[in-house]
Amino acid sequence: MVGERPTIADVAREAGVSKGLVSFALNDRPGVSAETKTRILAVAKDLGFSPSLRARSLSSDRAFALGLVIARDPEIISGDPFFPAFIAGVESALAPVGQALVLSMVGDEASEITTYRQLASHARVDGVILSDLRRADPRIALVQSLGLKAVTLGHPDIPSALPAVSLDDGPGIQSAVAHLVELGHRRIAHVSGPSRMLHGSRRSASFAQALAGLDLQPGPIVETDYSAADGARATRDLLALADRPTAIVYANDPMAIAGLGIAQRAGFTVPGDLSITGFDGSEVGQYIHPALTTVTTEAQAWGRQAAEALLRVIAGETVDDIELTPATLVIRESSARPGTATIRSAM
Amino acid sequence: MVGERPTIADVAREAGVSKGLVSFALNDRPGVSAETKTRILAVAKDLGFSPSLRARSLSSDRAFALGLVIARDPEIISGDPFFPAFIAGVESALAPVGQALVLSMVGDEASEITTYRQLASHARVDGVILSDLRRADPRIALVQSLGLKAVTLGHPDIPSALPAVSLDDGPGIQSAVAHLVELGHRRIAHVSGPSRMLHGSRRSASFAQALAGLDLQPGPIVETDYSAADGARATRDLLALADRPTAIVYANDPMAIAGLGIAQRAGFTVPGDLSITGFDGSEVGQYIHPALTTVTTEAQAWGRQAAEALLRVIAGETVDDIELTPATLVIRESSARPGTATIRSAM
DNA sequence: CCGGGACTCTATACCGGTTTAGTGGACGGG
DNA sequence: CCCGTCCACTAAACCGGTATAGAGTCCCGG
Repeated sequence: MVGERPTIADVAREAGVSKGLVSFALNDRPGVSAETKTRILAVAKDLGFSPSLRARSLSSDRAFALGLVIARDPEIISGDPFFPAFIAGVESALAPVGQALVLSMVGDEASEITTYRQLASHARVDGVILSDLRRADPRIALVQSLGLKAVTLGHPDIPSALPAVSLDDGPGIQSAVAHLVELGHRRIAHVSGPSRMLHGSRRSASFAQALAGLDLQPGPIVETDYSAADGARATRDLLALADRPTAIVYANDPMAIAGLGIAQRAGFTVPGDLSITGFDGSEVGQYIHPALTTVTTEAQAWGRQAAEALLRVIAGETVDDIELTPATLVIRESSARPGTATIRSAM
Repeated sequence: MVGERPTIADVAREAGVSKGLVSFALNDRPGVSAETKTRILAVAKDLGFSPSLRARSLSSDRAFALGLVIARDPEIISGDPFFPAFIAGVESALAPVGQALVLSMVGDEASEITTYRQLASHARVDGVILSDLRRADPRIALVQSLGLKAVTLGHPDIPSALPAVSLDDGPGIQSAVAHLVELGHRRIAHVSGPSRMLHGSRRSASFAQALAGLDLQPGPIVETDYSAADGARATRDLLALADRPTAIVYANDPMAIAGLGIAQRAGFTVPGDLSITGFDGSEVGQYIHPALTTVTTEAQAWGRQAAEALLRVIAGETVDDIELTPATLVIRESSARPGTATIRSAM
């Protein structure tokens, strides 16, 4: 078993100074002679001293941790490459500064609110990252009433005093549509995320806007909960339409992959009979057949930037909104001129 | 802005008692008259008092949090449905008891060690869940030398004093093999996870054992890092063999889906020319074409049980090893009699 | 030679709980 | 009637840091 951890008092005694001075030395504050400071640091190192986070938390009123609450069905998160990459990015910002990430995954919005309240009332974290913004998101007022610092992922649709760290989906969706139109598609549908979620409705809006900008009829938009199951259902519905679309723009990769399966199952070839584009660039999309044309976002960079911005907010700095490199289209095989023979190499 | 949070001293003053007594009343300890206790609780509720986690942490030497360190490339995690479900399970055990999950995602094993050291030296958590056990896993000795409580996911291959919460992969792999053999397959390959990882090598071992048990020649095993990219590479290699396998058992779903794509791309039909089975039951596997035969594990239950076991360890109880319901096979469309016409409905 | 900064350092209060030693009153037994 | 016990409760130490008031020393200018 490990011996007792040394405390600041041990360092002080060993170095022959008061513990206050040790605290000053360790925190690089003025008022300590260079010589004494060197000695204190040497003793601290010698003793293997590392300050107690708990004591520091209590006396300095900080948690040294950030919170992330994910309110989605785990099954939906499972297929989605976004959060793991995002969290890895957050970590890369937190680890170097000794902060930690407190993660909550909750199923419904009621327990989501409870979770934020608990994080705040226990002062478990110094701030939170608000992801998956919704329409008139109540969390924006909530975190402020709870006194939690926060940043939002994307711009809310209501006035917000919180810095937004945003990655514009629009250009990605628009270039997907432009790409399809250029290939000759005219009936293009969109399988969207929930319209309650801002990224869901914004991707829809970008989709509609892209069509309008190209002087095309508005295409059908089927709303889903982002699950593969719902993506499959939406695809079935679209393929059953009298004037079925020749291309479908999906709001995420799992739905696109499910949609591909459904289309193939229904006897359509992709991209011959139907072109498909995904969103968020899952690794597996590259390897399916046909490889998925998709829109990639830099989720990891987003996580890092969001965490860094939140740390600055917590430190009391005023932080401006941050815009990341917009989503970009990656053209692979699932999109082609309508009627093209399938690229399947043999049968 | 919110007013100052009431402290235990406020409650004490308001109730006309000492703060020690309030502490006793709140923690259900003997030595408080029923009447006084009622009054104290009423006052506490009235004031909206909730004890400061920080103060409690400092004085009672507990963090009220568990740690989970995931040491994998985020890109590999992204496709894998395991962790999101597992974490949701952990959450479901923690939320009711006011504990939190501290999550770290690190890229390499060196920073993994550092992360555990930091969690311990900062006393950030009371215990950790060791996932992705490796051969002669150094973390088992590490956490003990750090004084961290822990449970392992699965049984280590070295002596361990830590309770193991296990879900036996074997039956899943074995029934996959049995299923394929029953269909008439004789040349069956396995695309395994890294042999450094115990689940990787155990799935391989179960695979080999299943073949041996059915008096079949050992099939080729190609080792991967669990990524879709590596699964694709392995599939290409296997299909290039002179006596190429007629079925492949993959160690996870993303690799199986990538393998399916590669096979189709190479001109093979699935399951006509090649049968495929996955592992871990991703949602999207149900919707691809052909739907993926896979092995499902109850990742969420695993998370809950692991967290509950760890909480008991932390509480000082002795905890026995726990066995969960073993993995089971889910037969869908990607496995069939060799040579069967593809189930594709039209071309 | 004295007063006033500047600089270093100490002592101590403080954060908000938990825990322990000890106090005062009621009550029962001898 | 006195003493010992038990019970409900208080006071204060304690966890390990941070922050602040103030003490001591040295140096400078007048």
